[in-house]
Amino acid sequence: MKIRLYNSKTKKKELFVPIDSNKVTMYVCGITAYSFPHIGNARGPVVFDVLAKLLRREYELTYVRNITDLDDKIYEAAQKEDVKISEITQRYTKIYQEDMTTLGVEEPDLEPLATQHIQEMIEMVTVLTDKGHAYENQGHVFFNIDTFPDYGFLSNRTEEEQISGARVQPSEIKKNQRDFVLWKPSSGDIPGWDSPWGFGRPGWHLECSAMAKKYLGETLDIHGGGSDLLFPHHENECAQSICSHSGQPLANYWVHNGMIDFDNVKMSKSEGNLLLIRDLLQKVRPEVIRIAFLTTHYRKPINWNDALIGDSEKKLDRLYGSIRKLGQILPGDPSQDVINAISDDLNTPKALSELFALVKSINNAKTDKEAKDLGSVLIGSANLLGLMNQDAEKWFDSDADVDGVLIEQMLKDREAARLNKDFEKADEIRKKIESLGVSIEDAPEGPLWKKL
RNA sequence: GGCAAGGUGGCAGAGUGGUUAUGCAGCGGCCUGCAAAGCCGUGGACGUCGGUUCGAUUCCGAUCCUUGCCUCCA
Repeated sequence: MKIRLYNSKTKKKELFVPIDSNKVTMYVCGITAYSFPHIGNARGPVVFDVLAKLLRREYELTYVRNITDLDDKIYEAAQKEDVKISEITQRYTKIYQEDMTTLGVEEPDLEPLATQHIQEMIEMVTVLTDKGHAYENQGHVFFNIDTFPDYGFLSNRTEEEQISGARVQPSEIKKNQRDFVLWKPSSGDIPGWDSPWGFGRPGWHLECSAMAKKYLGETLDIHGGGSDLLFPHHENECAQSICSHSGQPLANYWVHNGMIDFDNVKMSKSEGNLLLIRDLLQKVRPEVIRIAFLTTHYRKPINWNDALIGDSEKKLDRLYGSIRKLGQILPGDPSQDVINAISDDLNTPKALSELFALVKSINNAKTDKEAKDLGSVLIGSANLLGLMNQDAEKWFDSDADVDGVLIEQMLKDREAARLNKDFEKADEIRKKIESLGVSIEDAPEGPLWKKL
């Protein structure tokens, strides 16, 4: 199986060749645990979940996704509520993990916390200062950009470009205004740790470099994250890691997922248009969110709206509808067409179209056995995308806030009327049932119903 | 201003140098007591202007538009 991935570093789709032909290492930037996760926080995990599933078919994968529990936004949240910092981080980490599970995202192999790797970070800063790549000034330690001529290679920015239009506040204590902070002093209520540069805390980018090295080694096969992290976060990670190592790259393949928009504007805190996963799940089933993500290629923005949700529900209706009358079916080997689509830079829209090709084959099958065999392939293929993990019946019945017993009774009455050819009465009952938000489907085996 | 991505039929969204994407919606038919689901068929597209080519939505150039990023704020 040949996997091709778009590499942000080279801006090209490349054949994926891991360092070790049997093992793959993948590090994905997770969330900062300071508030409820929004759907933008979920897209990356879903995308990399599909990639992980694909890689695990072929390789022994070690997938690390960190949790940032050390950040000024967290301290602000704790102060606001007047609670301990750990209460904030633990609360929102738990909610995040629950939401991811709900969306069918498999747990990564490791989910390390920044606060448990302070020592590793201090060691990395020490190496950088020893090597002359970093300098201390008034309790701060800065990375010295001028010692790393390749700075900007990942995000493709030259020095001039980085300066022009930069929003950075000039600082007296930096040698070069592009230098970024590795360590900064803490005081008052802000947490800190003892270090060679005094009581303080690490800069934002350091944790990923330190934890990636600890768990996966100096050079990763794949480093992932949201496209908004490309600069400066990943650029700075590269600078720190490469300079603290012996010049080895931090990662061979950089994979970035696109953002989520509302009305074509990026969802962000400053826009005030955050859609929380929790709120969305009040009215939309998790699998709908999942397939909505996979409808668009991972590198493109998704414009989130009600039409997308409606379309996604109908897609699942069609997928599950094809196997609904086939009884119990176990997942089989995925279709090669689906594997090929996902292997081509995670072309999930193409993969979905292959799923629908299978649906068509099932609906056209001449025999029950043929249909069941194809259904087995369909489920196995969908599972690779994290879809169709429940019984079809469950999909059509689930969270229908209707009285199932009542519906069944009404259906019996209608069947009786139909047997008597009293179609007027039968239609009357159907109208009643439909007014309850349920549609009927008369199958040879008897009537089926689903929530509208 | 710089860097990057993108502009595809009513909507969403892949892909391709010449042949059906796919899903929803539309239209015609089949099936059905009628529906629903399903099946068969069908219309409709590649921002604009040039160039390369026998032929471009697909390659090249220009242009317009959209979106994202541009450090101690993700």
